[in-house]
Amino acid sequence: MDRRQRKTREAIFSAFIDLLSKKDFGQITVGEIITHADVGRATFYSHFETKDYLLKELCEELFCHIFDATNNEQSEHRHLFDCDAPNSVFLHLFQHLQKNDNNILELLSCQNNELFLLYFKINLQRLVVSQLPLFEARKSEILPDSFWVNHIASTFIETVRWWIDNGMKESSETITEYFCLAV
Amino acid sequence: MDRRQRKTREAIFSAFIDLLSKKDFGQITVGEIITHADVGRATFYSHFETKDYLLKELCEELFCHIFDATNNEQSEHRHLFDCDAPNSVFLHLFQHLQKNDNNILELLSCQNNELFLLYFKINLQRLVVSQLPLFEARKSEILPDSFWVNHIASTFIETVRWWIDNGMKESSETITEYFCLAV
DNA sequence: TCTGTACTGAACTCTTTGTTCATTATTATG
DNA sequence: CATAATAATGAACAAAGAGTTCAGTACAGA
Repeated sequence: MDRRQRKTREAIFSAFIDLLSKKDFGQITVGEIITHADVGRATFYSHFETKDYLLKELCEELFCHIFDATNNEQSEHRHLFDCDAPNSVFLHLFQHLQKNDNNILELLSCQNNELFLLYFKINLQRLVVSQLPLFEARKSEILPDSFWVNHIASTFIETVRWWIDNGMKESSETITEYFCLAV
Repeated sequence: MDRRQRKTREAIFSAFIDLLSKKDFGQITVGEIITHADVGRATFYSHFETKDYLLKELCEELFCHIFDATNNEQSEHRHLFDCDAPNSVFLHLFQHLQKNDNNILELLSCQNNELFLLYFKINLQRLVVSQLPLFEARKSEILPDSFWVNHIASTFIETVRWWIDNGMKESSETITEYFCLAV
């Protein structure tokens, strides 16, 4: 990829994330993005079809990052999905979020970001599905798989959102405990 | 309230709900609404400040309806929040939703309706809070109240969304069972 | 150095939003 | 029933944003 392309792309992403931390996705205009990124209007549209695609691609970059990390860690251990285990993959995810790489927290807490949450959920569900047998057997027997997977992923997301809304005062260990108890 | 006002208001609501069942909130324009409702542009704006306020007021009407009903039923019984009780208030809510009064299901399942889900959650949380002591003691002791309330309300919403997405094949009793087991 | 390609910026069309206002129709009320 | 108040109309308007076009410029990579 041309260095120019990489630079423009990064400038746009950076400006976009910056704006997302200040206002809702729906209120951000292409005009604002290109002003902040200091690129021409035509340049923006040569990189991204619409504002939605920009969000989509940003999501993909971020999730690729965060979920690849957990996948790599996962291969080193067993039973990472056992909530009670101190090395639970969920603990790793919470820890990763706490570091707030790439301002992912802003994206999770702001309004009008359904698309982002959807991507988050899809990635989470993939993770959950791959390890479903390790979850509590009693519930797994009665609840349909898709319900169960959706519930676990949703609870994770809601836990993170609660954590953020309450100022992230709890340690990642405590949050993992809450999550495991709730689910 | 003037009969003319009531009529236009209803025409706009009706057209809006109709459009919501066909496309996302964000993609609906004021122009479409007034065409469907067959009212003048100026009339729309004399009733609703913006499209968002229209959604807000629609939400309030719908929730006032659905939650008032459960509140009235509630006063006739005790321990309605006991998930295992056959007359659980949640069962009543699921039954009410199954009837799909006012096309509330479309609103719950469509994209870009965060505002609607927010209202739903706020109303649910109020309901949950008022009966919190009736929930499982073990979890209530460890989890902070706000986390616990948020979790129950979120799980309810996610259960409904899963139900809708899967064609609502399950009976309201079965869904109540799933919900109670999950939470 | 040279070729291809990315960026520029300005102008342009189109869509949508939200406002204004004089005119018309309908209502509630005395 | 008559009337004063008020709601609806529709057409025109300004402003803002989306997305496109294109000739000209700058830069990367070979």
